[in-house]
Amino acid sequence: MPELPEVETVRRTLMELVSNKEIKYVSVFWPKIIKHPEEAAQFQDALVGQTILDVGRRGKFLILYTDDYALVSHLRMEGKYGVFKKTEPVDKHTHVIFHFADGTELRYKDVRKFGTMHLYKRGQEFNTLPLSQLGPEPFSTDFTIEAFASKLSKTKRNIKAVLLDQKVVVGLGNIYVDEALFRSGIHPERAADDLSTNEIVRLHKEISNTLSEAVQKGGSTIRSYVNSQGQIGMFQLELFVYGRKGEECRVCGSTLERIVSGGRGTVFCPKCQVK
DNA sequence: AGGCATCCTCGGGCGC
DNA sequence: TGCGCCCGAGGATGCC
Repeated sequence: MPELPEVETVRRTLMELVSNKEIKYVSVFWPKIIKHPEEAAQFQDALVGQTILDVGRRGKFLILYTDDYALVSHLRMEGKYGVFKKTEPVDKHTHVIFHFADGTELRYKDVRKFGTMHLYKRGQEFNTLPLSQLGPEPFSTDFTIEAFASKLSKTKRNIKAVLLDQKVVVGLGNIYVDEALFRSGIHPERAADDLSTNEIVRLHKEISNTLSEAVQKGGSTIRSYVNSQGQIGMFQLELFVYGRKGEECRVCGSTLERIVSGGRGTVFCPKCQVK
């Protein structure tokens, strides 16, 4: 599932494929993907004649900038972008197609249909959901230990649930929360307001480290993730705990355990991450 | 404030 | 062994 490293990899690969392409028209086969404007027809009409100028990212959201609009796109679990010649057969899970003037097209595929698209006038995209409530980017100077510690001190929720909350810090999902907690030696069910200063400092560092190493490896391919050029990631080979229930801890050899925490499947080492 | 249902499909696991 | 059914997987949002 695409988290920050996968979305950043998609952003980079997509940028090369679509920048300066002019949209001739847009096809929408599953209108529920389009969350704003309310009617898919308005979404389609607005984009006619627009040229894609840039591809940005905020947390796990991609932002395709055109002359006048910002298209905010979330891939959720299985959303994928790819550029094809219009003569190539269309996969049955293709829900939106951006047809370009040069005869190529950007296709959005999503087996689960969980992904979302919001179209706003440029400059308005950060004033409203889904971007308006997001916390700091983990690689930005806004993500300070002080601000992070302050947020953790205000809740008794377990740390796993807090790290999944995009208001605290953006970009972490189920894979990288489990990895950052393992690397920090923190049990996922610890209460956020119970962490020591040392633990908070370590966790803050491991969040950045884990995400930046994963970006360098092109993300993690667990089930189906590929970037916009169809390439898989390599960080799945570096994972310590995610998806490794019942296997040996790569540090101490203990058997990794799985629990449900924060409503999510959670794998941890009972020896390296004491409660 | 926080926990839970909702969206959606497929693949894996189970039973016969 | 093979088939068919059921359920779990999960990010963000909105509801209670």
